[in-house]
Amino acid sequence: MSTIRDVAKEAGASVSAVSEVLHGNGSTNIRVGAVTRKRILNAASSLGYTPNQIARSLVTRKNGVIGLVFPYSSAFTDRNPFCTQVMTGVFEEVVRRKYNLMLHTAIGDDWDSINQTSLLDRRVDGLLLVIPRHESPVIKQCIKQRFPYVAIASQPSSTEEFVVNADDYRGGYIAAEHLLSLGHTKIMHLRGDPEVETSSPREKGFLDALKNAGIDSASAQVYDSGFDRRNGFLAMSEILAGPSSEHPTAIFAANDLCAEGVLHACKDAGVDVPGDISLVGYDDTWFAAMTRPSLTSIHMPIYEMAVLAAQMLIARIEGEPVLEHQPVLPIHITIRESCGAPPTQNRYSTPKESASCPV
Amino acid sequence: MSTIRDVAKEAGASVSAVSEVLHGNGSTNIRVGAVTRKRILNAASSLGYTPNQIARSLVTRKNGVIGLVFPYSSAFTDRNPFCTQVMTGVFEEVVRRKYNLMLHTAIGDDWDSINQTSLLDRRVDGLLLVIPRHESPVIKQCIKQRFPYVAIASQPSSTEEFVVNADDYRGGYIAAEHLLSLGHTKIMHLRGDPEVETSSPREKGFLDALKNAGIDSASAQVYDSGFDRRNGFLAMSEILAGPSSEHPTAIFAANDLCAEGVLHACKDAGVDVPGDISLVGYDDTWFAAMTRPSLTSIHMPIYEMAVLAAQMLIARIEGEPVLEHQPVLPIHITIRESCGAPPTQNRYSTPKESASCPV
DNA sequence: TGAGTTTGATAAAACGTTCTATCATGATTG
DNA sequence: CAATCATGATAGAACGTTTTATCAAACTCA
Repeated sequence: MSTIRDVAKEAGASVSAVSEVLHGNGSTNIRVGAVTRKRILNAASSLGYTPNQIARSLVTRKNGVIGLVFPYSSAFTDRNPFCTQVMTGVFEEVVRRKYNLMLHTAIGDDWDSINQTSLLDRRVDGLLLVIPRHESPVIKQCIKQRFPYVAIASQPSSTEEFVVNADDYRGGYIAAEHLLSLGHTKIMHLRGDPEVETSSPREKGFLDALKNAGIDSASAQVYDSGFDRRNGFLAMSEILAGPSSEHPTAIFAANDLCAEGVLHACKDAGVDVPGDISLVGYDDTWFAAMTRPSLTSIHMPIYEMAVLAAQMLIARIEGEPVLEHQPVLPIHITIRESCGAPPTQNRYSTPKESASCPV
Repeated sequence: MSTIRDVAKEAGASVSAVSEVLHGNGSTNIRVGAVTRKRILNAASSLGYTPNQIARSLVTRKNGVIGLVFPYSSAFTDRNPFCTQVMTGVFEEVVRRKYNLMLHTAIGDDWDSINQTSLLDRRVDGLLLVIPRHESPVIKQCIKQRFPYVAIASQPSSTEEFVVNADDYRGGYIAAEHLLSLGHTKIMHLRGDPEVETSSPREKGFLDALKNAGIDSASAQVYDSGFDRRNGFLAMSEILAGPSSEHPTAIFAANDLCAEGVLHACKDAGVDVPGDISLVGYDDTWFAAMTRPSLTSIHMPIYEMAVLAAQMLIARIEGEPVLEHQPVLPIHITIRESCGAPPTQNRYSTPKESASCPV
């Protein structure tokens, strides 16, 4: 590996000149004449010189790397299109701005684990935190050390924090609104995990919409499922195992994956979607279009959130002003096949015996 | 940010001693007594010292970072569970070995793009290449520079190369075998992209199985679809638009995503799977279990391949011996709902008019 | 003509580590 | 008792860059 010194020697120029010509942006007072410049360029290419970024980073205190931290949780895996979509958005923006992306998982949202695996030992210029826990120690540390970070989908505990959100309240609201407009009154919400912060505003929006429609809260049940298929399947199986008179006519699921589990449970029980029960998913990832029936789903602008978060972070890193610390992106509903009017009477016959959960 | 010098001063010890106590492994001849050691530890924690990895890397010529390079192609996106599964496998192994993971996309498999975005400027200790093109310039450069790399799913052009593969020939073979055993003779293979190397052994295995069963190659058609849903949908729609007497009774699709497109096209055309047509997918990612009907699929040990590749790479980096340069992992078939016996006669009625492609 | 300015260039001090020499001191040994 | 060895410690040279400070020559212009 040839160094900048080798190039300098080969070109008969000084190290400073080589540095300026090869990587400089003209902001220093180092001036290089046209002939020397050409000699340097030639020498560099003939030696096959590639700069050592580590050495550059050491002096410039800038790495051109940002870290992406996913929570380590069963709900956030490679099986959840939410995660992969966040990653894609972040990655594309990062590449666009000529940064590199370093991946990390926060085991138990543990600051120390991040520190130990050395994300914060000045190897990254900033951190992107996906769904950090409320009052996360990682965020606290970042604030304390004045380390650039931006959170994605998290309830900020102060106006100082940098966090990109979707309008989850409205997401819950329009989910209910849609089902109400189809005539449903017995609507159940599978909430996901109460530990995940974004669940609460959704639930609130959902309940508010029902209240505004004059539905008493007794018929608006909220069920703590998790976020994955299995959770949806188990929750729905349990619901369907109860007396059929008490079954909801519509389900608002925690996300698309969970909704697929619901779909599966319905199929196993001989319950038709949307004939007997209507179903609304959340996230509206590519996956929502693939189920049978395809899912009507609340569209979260996941990609856009990821891109915006990356933009904000890079702006912070580069010292550009960040106008909005806590942007909230709009949400809408994507209508597909899984919703219809509630059944008039004589719903499905007898449920089958419970089947085993797939996967 | 406090440096090692600050700690040394605070502890009244030398920089060398601090270095040894805080990061050393006892391999140097620097010895530190118990009392000094304690003082150093105290000083470090009271100053909140975190080592600067960049500076360490500069001298040790080791970063603790490995780079993961995905091909930039429509077939390899966040929508393809294959990719996300590779990532998960790699990530988990990398974390296990206390490395960090840096992400990169090779735009057009272009060495320069990788170089430019600075993956190879000594920021990573090695490279993991997912499905590199045949005779990829990236691999050539790695070999030339003696830079540690391991490829995942690629036909090696020499025995020197490091590459982890699944037994794709056998994958194609058992796909055909399974369909043959069910009684099918008119089997069609959607090959994916001939540019992707792993397609060829699969095709060969597939054709060999048919040949061994005494099926003439005329009835074994191979169709160049791509690897995504849309491709599968379009290919199958086209096939179904032809005279129904010529329709195959079974399809061996390029991967699960493509198979789902096939499923969709069949549904639109009123063709029942597996009643009228049997369908075998490839990869057997989580996604294969989610379609309706669920997909019988050739199981690629994607996760295991990724883990093994990461292990091999880290072994190379750490100078451990790598016993097998080109391991080939076994493959099996996972039976689900999408295959059955060929229809006896009177197949489906008339196909519907072609519907628009979803997504 | 001489003071100032522009142009082209360089040496050398950082940056925060690791690690090779090197040096005391005191203990052990023949 | 001298020679050797073990222990505890340090100074300072790398690592490969950037960048500040400095300089000499060649212009400009009143």
